[in-house]
Amino acid sequence: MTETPHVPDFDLDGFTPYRLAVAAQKLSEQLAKQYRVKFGISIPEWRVLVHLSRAAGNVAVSVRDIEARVAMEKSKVSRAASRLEENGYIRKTVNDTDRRLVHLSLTDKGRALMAELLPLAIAFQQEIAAQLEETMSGFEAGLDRLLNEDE
Amino acid sequence: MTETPHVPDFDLDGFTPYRLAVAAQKLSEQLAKQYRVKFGISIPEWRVLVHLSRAAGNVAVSVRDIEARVAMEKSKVSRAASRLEENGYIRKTVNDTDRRLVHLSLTDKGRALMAELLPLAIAFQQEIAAQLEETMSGFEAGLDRLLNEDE
DNA sequence: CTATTTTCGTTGCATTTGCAATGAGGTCAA
DNA sequence: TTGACCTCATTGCAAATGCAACGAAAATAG
Repeated sequence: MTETPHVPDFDLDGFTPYRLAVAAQKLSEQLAKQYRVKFGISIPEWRVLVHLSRAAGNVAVSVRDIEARVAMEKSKVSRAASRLEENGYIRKTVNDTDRRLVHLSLTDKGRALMAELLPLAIAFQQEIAAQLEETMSGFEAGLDRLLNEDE
Repeated sequence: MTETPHVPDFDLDGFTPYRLAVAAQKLSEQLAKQYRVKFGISIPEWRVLVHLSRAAGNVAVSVRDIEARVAMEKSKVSRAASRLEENGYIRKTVNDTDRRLVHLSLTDKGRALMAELLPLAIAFQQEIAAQLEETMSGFEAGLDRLLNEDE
């Protein structure tokens, strides 16, 4: 005879991975929509651009660097970079020292785009920060721990 | 002449939507991998199952209910439900009162699955809670605000 | 100097996703 | 009752994704 198995009580709303996923999705969507409609830029593309604009000038940035730094699979980075190149926002050149590496850098058009994009992100972040205000410190500390935890 | 546009400084690591996305991805992956290898269940499927096991017995649950409650597009819910039905974990019946609605419910096999799955999730949550410990209250409060904010 | 192994980036392929369109069922007003 | 509108779930399709495989280049071993 088959016993009815005992299914434990479980509260999805109290489940942190779920909560995080929903919160992240919600926040990203709001901003991503702005990028998409105003500039035709996707989230992966946005991440590549941001990283490039930070590393501006001095350091040579490869696909691999971005993969490591920005938490995206290399194929995702690669394809995002290709789209960005097609649209003239970045340049891909072969690294002379190590010819396996692709050196990514912003074009003037790319820099001009970032000059428009970043203020949106900054304003958005300020909104969030204001909303989270007093809880922010605990909140950010919590995220820090999650991110720095070694696997 | 083209001026070099002024690109504002921007710190990706301090950008909350990005931080959230990375944290969420990291947490989900760990658990999702367990579901996948042990039971062949994806995240959308898992969410449907969890919701069904909570609403057990009493209430009739439709695709639309889950869509609203679990932050997934209805097509995603629909397909997850179809896969679950194929594998015998849930049942889909037409609601007699309103024949547009599909009534979803766990089968015995589904309940048995949940009896195995949920303890994993509960243990996982306890681990996370332990790690976050003292920062948890501020952290959860922050998430609460994000989730309850009206668009 | 060759042979093996590793690293880097791209691509092929199967799967998943989001969105819009569809069709079937329900609601409401005239 | 009929017709216009709304709601629910599924599906078609194009695009995005993850993973494995690949070729080219570099590092390492012998």
